[in-house]
Amino acid sequence: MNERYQAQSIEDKWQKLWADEQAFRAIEDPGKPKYYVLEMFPYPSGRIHMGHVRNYSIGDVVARYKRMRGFNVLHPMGWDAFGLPAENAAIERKVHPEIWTQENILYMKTQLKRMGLSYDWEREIATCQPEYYRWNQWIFLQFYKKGLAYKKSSFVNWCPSCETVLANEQVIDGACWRCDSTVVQKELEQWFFRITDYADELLDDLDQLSGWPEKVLTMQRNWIGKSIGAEIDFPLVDADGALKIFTTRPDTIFGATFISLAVEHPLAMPLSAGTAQEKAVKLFIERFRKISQAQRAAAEEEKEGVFTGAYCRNPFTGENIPIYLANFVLMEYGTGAVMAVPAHDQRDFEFAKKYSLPIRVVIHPKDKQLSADVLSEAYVDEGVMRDSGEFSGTANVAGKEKIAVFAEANGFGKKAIRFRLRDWGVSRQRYWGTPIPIVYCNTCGVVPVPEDHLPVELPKDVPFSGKGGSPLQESAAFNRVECPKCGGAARRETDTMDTFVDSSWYYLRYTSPDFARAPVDVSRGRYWMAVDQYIGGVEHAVLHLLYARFFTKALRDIGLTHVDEPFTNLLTQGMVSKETYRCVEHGWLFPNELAGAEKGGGLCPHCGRTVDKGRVEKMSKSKKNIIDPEDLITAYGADTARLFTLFAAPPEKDLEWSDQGVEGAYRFLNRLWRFVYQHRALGSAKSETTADEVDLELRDLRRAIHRTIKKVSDDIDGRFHFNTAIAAIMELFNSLSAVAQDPLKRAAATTIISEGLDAIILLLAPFVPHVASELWQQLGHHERLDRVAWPSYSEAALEEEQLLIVVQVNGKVRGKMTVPAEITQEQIESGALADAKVMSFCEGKKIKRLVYVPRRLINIVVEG
RNA sequence: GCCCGGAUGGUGGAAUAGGUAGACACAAGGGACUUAAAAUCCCUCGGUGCGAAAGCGCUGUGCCGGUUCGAGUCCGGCUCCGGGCACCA
Repeated sequence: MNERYQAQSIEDKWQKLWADEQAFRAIEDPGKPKYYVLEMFPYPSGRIHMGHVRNYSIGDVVARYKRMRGFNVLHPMGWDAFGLPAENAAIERKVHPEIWTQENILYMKTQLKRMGLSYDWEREIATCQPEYYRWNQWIFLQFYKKGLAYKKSSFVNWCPSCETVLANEQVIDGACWRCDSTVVQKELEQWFFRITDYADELLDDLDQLSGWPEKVLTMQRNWIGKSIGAEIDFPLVDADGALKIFTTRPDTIFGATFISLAVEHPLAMPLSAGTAQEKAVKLFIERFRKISQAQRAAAEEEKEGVFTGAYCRNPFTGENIPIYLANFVLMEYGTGAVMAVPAHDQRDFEFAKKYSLPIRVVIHPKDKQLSADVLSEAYVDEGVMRDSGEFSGTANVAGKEKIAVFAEANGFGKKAIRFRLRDWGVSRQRYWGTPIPIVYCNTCGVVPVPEDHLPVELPKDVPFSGKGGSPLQESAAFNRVECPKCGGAARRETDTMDTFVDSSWYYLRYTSPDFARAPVDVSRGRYWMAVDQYIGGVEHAVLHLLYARFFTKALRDIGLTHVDEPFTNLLTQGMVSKETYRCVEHGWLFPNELAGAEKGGGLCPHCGRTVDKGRVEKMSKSKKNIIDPEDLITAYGADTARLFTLFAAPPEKDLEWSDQGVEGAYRFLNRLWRFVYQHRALGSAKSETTADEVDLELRDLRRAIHRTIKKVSDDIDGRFHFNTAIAAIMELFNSLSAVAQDPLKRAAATTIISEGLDAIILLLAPFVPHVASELWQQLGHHERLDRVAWPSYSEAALEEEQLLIVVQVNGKVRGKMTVPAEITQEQIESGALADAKVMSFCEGKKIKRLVYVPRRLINIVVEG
């Protein structure tokens, strides 16, 4: 054994051994309980970053722990390999996206292997391989057959920089989720997945996801956005037909004094045709139609509208009310037409004030009568219906139902439920994605590619000009095709699928990655699914996690899986952040080594002014506050990198980078190494018999060992408090060192030191597997550490011989007593009352009572 | 505006069930070893007062109030910070 801890050679040794022995291969075994732990797979961008290190370290602790606990663990890794960066690299650097991606995968794989992560690499998948994406196409065809995939023309979110369509979930504050460019509206023919068919189930099943963070559940609930209300027809005056509106407040219908339409509403122009308003309406539509709704909202524009010149009839009051266009009404939600009740909706209130439209109060608070003349804002709380015909006097909450029922009975409306969730647009006008398996025939129209023609492979010889539009359009060989139905001339769909399709079912593929007849081998899927623990960033709370839930349900309905939900437990880890360094004068940011700033005060290389610590922000290239994990591993080893990221903060919190923290983790491993080096011969030694008080201390140490085993087990299992688990191990190590350092005690303690050392190394195994494996071997154990069972503790060994009882007077600590464990309450009470110091606080006061908390504390309650 | 989180030493963070606040680590200060430095080891370390010292008192978990023998933890009312949604009728 080397006296010095040499991470590099130890890590090389064990990584090679694990690989040679296929130590982490997962094989279905019905006789063993399974555990499926999964981290969100990475996009192969080129190099791993600290976020990956954190994500995969957390997952690996769980995987290794569960293995030691006797579970048959599935812990796979793969690549979310389609996507825009590859295509941009092709444009900028003239390298084919496939080559670029393959090279990145190769490099990142060696990086991940250097971290010693216990993956079953036999199950590795890359979504850009035809063996994978053919199943995207196959699933698309099944969806198409069931009507879950359909094509329609609509206004879609268009990112002018990425030159592609975006799903609603991919638009953040009116900007592209990838490049932050402002998203515009564009009318296009697009393929959609009918996720809204599952809206109810996606919402309801959130209740069964007790292993998910409340925050993510709330975000999904809000995103799905279920509203219960009614649809009511308002008959048109001077024209046939009616305007269908949706409202969640049917109880206010007697207060509806006008109607607001979205500028995109199909009746907007026809209604004004021939009226004096025709021209004004046309101008209004032209003005607002260009601006996306996101922009309109972001600008917080004033409510604006224009009268159409037309009227419709309120079916409840019978009066004719004007129809307006309004810039704030959304075409995509409800029916694009809103009954406006200014007294009870703030937007309608502002609109009515601006255009001097009547305001009629029909809901009054229980104890007060409102008047429209003095109303300064809409009254939106509960109350009683007034001036509402036969419904007057009804509580408005009950009135909602009654109005809807009445409308339904009289044939001009019905109860209705609306969702905010829209169908998922999956067409992308880019090359590096899954080709949509559809052919357009001049005679047969839209023809799905037959299943036995799959995969529709991406052509390799396409130009990457960066001009925009799908490069697939440029490939004649790909484009021109015989119609599978009639054999006539046809062309292929040149759009590719959103890459979120790839990641919506990859966890199923891992269960049977080699299966050639379907996306998933149902029987193997039955063994492994669902994912017991899923780990990843919270940024996917509504994107990937919603799509994956939808896919699981849709695939269940075509018989591919038995589960309703893919991920039983979800851990959303925090981001890794670090302070930035900036020039005091200009605010330029510098990497710390350039700024010389970690020493506290470098100089700006450009202007010579001081470089100061800036804000703590998420590690990113643009903030120049990146730590490259590879440098870290080279300098300290993977175990130190893992230990630091796991120890510095609980997994769900943000982790602030600290160079000294890394040093601290490294020092701990060095101390441990030296300790084992000094005590490695202990394995065979036997303790001498000793004096009683030393014995007592050694029994305390043994108790500490068992307590630590219990604590670390509890902290890892379900709680994921890795930081406190590690702290507990450090504490035990400190106690062990203290005893071992005392020459008097050491001779007597050899057995217990060796027992404690074994426990420490077993407990550390999931966190720092290389150094733990090596030390385990050096201590003379022959079985490989990753094959050894997790240590158990005995309840008997936890039992205290002595208790420390805290004595309080009126809730303040005034003394402590060490007493034998079998002591009675009476003895504790009399002991406490006999204590001189305690009594000095009770002097001259009447003792009202004694509160005894068994084995912990006694509180003497005195007067005054 | 609405909905979720959160606020504890110089710093990251502990306190799982209402029961010794500050575990573990980092930083800082002091000491040992060394010709010296690095490394290592030991000690101190919320604030404040008294004391030569051992020690002891008071106070302290964003703010105000409440419940309780006892509150970082529970309840009511705020402030600030982070995140999500946002003209959804």
